[in-house]
Amino acid sequence: MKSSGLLDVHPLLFDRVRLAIMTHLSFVSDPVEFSTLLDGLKLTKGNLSTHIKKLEDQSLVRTEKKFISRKSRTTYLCTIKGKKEIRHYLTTIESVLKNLS
Amino acid sequence: MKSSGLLDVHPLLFDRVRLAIMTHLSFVSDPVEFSTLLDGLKLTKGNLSTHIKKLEDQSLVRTEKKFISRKSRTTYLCTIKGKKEIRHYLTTIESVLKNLS
DNA sequence: ATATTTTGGTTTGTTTTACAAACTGGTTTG
DNA sequence: CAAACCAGTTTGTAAAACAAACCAAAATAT
Repeated sequence: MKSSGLLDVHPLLFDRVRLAIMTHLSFVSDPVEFSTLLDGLKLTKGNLSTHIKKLEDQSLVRTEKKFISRKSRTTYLCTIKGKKEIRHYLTTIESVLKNLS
Repeated sequence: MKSSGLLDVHPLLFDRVRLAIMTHLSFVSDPVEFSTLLDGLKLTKGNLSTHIKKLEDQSLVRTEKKFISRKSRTTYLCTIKGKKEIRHYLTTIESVLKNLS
């Protein structure tokens, strides 16, 4: 039986929450705010925060801090690397599953 | 923004090892022995054992015990439900992939 | 003007999970 | 019959997910 290729997809993406974050960010392609992700994904703040940090540590997500009328507003967006990794993940999974009987 | 649907994929499948087990079992569609999985997936016995148990608890995998010339031989196979969940996983991934920017 | 609530997160503690090592029971081999 | 083997399970540990509590800054109310 041939190798699945599953082992060379980015490990961080093997988590439903992080995968959901990444696909969400990929979808919109605009910077997304914390609270938007929070609502969309139904997580607690702490949980979301740590997941984002992990994604950021691996450069799959980038944090942007801007000021809108004196108010700090941080947003998150999917990096090029992030897009590459998620595409690789999805196509790998797809090809693995497609070959099933 | 619409929901990705990722969140209603069976949680157990969001693990690379279990996904590998499931795809392996789905692929061959014959009952597979413990040692076969062990070699194919490069896991320790304990690790494989617990993953299989989880899959079995959720009825994604079924265990069959037969006796071949006085020797007990247990094999594992993917249940109907297992196939269904995998398929659902696949279609979800596909739709996510399609909408990716 | 200051007290109160709300927003946007981070840090900390607990629970769950993956994993490997050690164990067990039955077989085969020396 | 003892030693080595095979087929798994149980147990202990390290890491990861998660929620609660906390904190700072901005908005709102008094």
